[in-house]
Amino acid sequence: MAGIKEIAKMTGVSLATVSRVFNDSPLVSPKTREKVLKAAKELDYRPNMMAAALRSGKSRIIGVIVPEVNNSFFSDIINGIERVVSESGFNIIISQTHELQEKENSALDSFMKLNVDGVLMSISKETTDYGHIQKLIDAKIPIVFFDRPPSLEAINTVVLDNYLGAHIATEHLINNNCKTLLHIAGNSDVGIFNERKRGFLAAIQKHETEVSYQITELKSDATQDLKHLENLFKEHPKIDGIFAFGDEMAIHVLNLLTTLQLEVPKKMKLIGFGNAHFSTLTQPTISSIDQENAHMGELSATLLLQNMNKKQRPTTKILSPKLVERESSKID
Amino acid sequence: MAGIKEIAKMTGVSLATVSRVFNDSPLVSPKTREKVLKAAKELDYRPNMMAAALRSGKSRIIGVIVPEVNNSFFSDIINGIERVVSESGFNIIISQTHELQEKENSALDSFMKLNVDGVLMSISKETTDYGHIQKLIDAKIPIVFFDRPPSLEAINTVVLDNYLGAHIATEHLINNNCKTLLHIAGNSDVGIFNERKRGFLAAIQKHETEVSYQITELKSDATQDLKHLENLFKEHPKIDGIFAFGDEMAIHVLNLLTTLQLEVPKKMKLIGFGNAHFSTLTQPTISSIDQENAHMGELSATLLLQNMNKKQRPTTKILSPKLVERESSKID
DNA sequence: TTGTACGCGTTATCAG
DNA sequence: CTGATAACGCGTACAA
Repeated sequence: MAGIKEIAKMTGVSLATVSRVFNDSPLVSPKTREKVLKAAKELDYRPNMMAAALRSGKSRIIGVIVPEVNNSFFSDIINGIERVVSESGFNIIISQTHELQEKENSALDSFMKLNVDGVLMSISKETTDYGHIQKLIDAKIPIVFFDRPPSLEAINTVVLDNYLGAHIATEHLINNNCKTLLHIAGNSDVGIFNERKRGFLAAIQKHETEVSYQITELKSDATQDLKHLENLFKEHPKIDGIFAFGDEMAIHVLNLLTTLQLEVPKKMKLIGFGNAHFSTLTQPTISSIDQENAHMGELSATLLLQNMNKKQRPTTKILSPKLVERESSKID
Repeated sequence: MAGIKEIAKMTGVSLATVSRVFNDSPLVSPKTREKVLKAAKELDYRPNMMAAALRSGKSRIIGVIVPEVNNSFFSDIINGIERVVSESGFNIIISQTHELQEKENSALDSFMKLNVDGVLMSISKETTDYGHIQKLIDAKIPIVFFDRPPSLEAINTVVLDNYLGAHIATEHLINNNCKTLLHIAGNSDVGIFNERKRGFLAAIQKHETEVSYQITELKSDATQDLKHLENLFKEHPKIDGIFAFGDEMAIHVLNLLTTLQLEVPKKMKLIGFGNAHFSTLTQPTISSIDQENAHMGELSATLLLQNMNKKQRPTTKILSPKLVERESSKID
């Protein structure tokens, strides 16, 4: 392993020229360039990014902040991000917040110390204070938010149209002859879950003459939630269509329905949200709303790279979810 | 945001003294230290890790290489790693190989350019050439391999005892009255799958008077594989216990069995490997072998940190898998 | 206990 | 097109 100094010595050219070669400067003759590159191979040259970063102010590192890596939604996104940025020669450094504001603060702090060139982040559920984000913005570090943007002005965001997704899911149930709908809603403190609820309500309203509905928002205690749902199904036997705010919840509901002998999709139709892998592993398979996870990652990364090259005006990209019909919502 | 220079100016002490404060040098009087720390707060001091890294040769970055982030096994491990290293003030940079040797090479190359202080990796299925790893070793960068170590001498590894896990799973089936066992084996090019097969065979041998068995190794084409299994079940109706090499395969088998009206666990008992989250979401829930994913990550990270502090002699840690009994293998 | 001065490996500026 | 040299921000002998 060698640095540019050794190469300069070996080839007899100056440090500056060697540096120019590796920075694709046009100010170097083809034959010197070749000579340098050859020496680089022989000496197994590896640029020291730390030194380059120090001098240039550019680390070629992009910071990524997600709530959890262990969540197929976010890891799909990471895949998308990686695909794009690695093509441009950047490294990504990933931090998890575990939905904690404190972790989010310290992650951003680390990023600044590391001189990251840009940040991609999805804020945690708990985050209410945006001081740490403001610091980043003040430091002129480009940021793109995905999936869960903060409520700030003039920021770059890539989000899914959750409202539309819920609308599609709900209409799908209605189109498939459901008359009494239930929406199992997620924690309403989370923006995207609220959007889904709004989308559900809008679809209901559009078809208000045809259907009736009900909404239940669950707490975090799973076993109690399921008990609650069981009672709800018993009290309201007319319910024949369920839109769950997420796929994992949909699976739990499916299991509950099976236990209660409420056959899916014969007696009860069910649709989730997120198009998680395991939605294809159940029996019946569960219909869902696909959110093109990897695409969201790619788009965010592309937007960030653009901003890193040249300050753009804040952009918001809204992805359109798509219906994925499976067995759980089939008309028989 | 400020550097040590500004702090020196504000407090009237020298750069060296300020530097000493942040490096916890004992050679600073308490009151100077206090003065410096106070100024640091006021000026919102952020050390420039690039500069520190350049100067000290330590980046405080640890490189992590996994085949896929989008795999709950590896993301659990990442969680474990993060927990440990972040406590020691390190950042992790994650690269995925997507099971490609080429990606693995370039990831390690990036790590060297970035001057990572250590590497944690699980080699990809495709990797056969260890030149890139040797380079790392030559550069004296500490490495710990987890889950899938390369066949090299004198390396640090943290692995699961796959042999034992398979043995436990198989004996569990036998103890629960299975007489004719089937092992659905994974690609035998992958070391851990081979270990599982060996464990299965060993358990069979131990009980050879009581049981008969069969092994089928699947190809990569899922639909064809399932067809093959279906035929197998029809030809061998006596099979009453299945040990699948992984949980996802176990789910597919479960679905197939349900379709074939082979009731689980009444007519057929089933156990997987890996204790994936979705094993708890099926009906019936699927028994499995837990491999303490996060713990493996923690252990690997701890071992790496030890090696970074002081060269140790190569260590191999072997984790013991544990049986997780669920409905799919219950005796009725 | 504190300060001075040099160097880490690279890039940028200027002069040639 | 090429070379000499300063500078990036910090750590650390060495001197005081």
